[in-house]
Amino acid sequence: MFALVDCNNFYVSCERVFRPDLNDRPVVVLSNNDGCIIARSNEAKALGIKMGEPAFKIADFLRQNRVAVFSSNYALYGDLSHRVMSTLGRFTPELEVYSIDEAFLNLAGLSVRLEEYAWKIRATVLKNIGIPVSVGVGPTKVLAKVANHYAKKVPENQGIYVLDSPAKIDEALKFFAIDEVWGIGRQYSRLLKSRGVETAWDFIQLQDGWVKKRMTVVGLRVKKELEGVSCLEMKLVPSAKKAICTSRSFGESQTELEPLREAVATYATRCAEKLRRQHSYAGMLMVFIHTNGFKRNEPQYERNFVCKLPTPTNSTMELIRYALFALEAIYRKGYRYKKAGVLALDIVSENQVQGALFDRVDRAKHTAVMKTLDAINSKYGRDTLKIAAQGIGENKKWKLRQEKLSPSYTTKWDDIITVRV
DNA sequence: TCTGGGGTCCTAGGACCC
DNA sequence: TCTGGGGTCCTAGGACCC
Repeated sequence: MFALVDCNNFYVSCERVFRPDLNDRPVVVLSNNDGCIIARSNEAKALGIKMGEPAFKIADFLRQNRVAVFSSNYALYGDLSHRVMSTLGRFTPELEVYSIDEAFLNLAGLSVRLEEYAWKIRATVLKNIGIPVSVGVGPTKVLAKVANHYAKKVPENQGIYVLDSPAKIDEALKFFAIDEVWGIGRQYSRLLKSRGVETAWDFIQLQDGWVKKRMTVVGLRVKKELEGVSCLEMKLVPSAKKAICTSRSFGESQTELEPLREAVATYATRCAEKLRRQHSYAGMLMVFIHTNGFKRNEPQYERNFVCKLPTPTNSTMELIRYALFALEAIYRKGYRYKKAGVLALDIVSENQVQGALFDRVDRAKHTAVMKTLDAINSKYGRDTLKIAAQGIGENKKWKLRQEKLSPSYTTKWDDIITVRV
């Protein structure tokens, strides 16, 4: 049996941990740059606020309904996520951290009463971290997802649901909308509905051959999992990324090259940090810039440039040099740029790097400098030490807009709450 | 004024190898 | 009349997830 533990309205719940006064109020969290609604409390959902809605479009509505609004605070969410995962790890020998707010637990071999155990998991996470979770249990991962849905959406279940008998599974699938199934997205659900498939139960009545032909083996696996045949394995160790991307929309659109250089150098720096964290090198670098596609009346421009690197690297200095070269190759005057990004591609592990015959870079030196740089920044905070190309000084107009940012209660000394005695 | 960011997997088809 | 068999690698495009 597998359990899927999912944090309820995770980002909102994180904000509430240190703001219990918000517990019964509608709360939303915005995407980067304070753009769209990406998390909603139940009260906010009840008001009809939609996922992905641009915040500026409903600014008045939010104010009128006294909705508490927050910018994304990933330092906080990431840290609370780690704490949740480490608590969950105590309940299983096999934990798969599936996303920032979800994990699978393999319950095979545990001699426990499943429902009781699920209750215990939920209560412990709530007590240790203050985050409410839903626990779904089923014989396959996809069925655990289904169970989780019933745990969360049916109030009487109070956050727990166990699919432990064929009759219960059958019943659950008959009322389960096809587009809610894990692995069935917009396209497949449209295809299936055109064939009269409305529920998960309808879906498993189809022929395997048809499903495989139209939805590849991925779709067939989903079908088998719904039928109770487990084919998705637990992934215990996260594998190294094959592509790493750092991209941001700007707080304000930019026309000049200089601020774009600072932004791109900063994104290249983040990519290099991510590469070093997973002990790998990039063999290729891509830089892209584009204008604001929503502005129909403004001239549009969008381009990217790919550099093949002579030798794979994760040196910030080297990546910045290539990134700026790429930027200058695609930058054109006369446009209002809204977004830029840097992608590290062709990623190889550090023990399988192919050197270049005419390499003129002192790699040992770069490695040593990066090690020192990381050590200092890890101790004193990001960008304590940085490359000048990233730009100096605060109040950069290209930086993210984050007007409603909450304190980083758990990761920043200055933000730790004080308790009056 | 204002519209997010970061990933994975699978398949088909073309080019190439012996 | 008839023209082999078996394989790899790469890319673009399409689907999905949070």
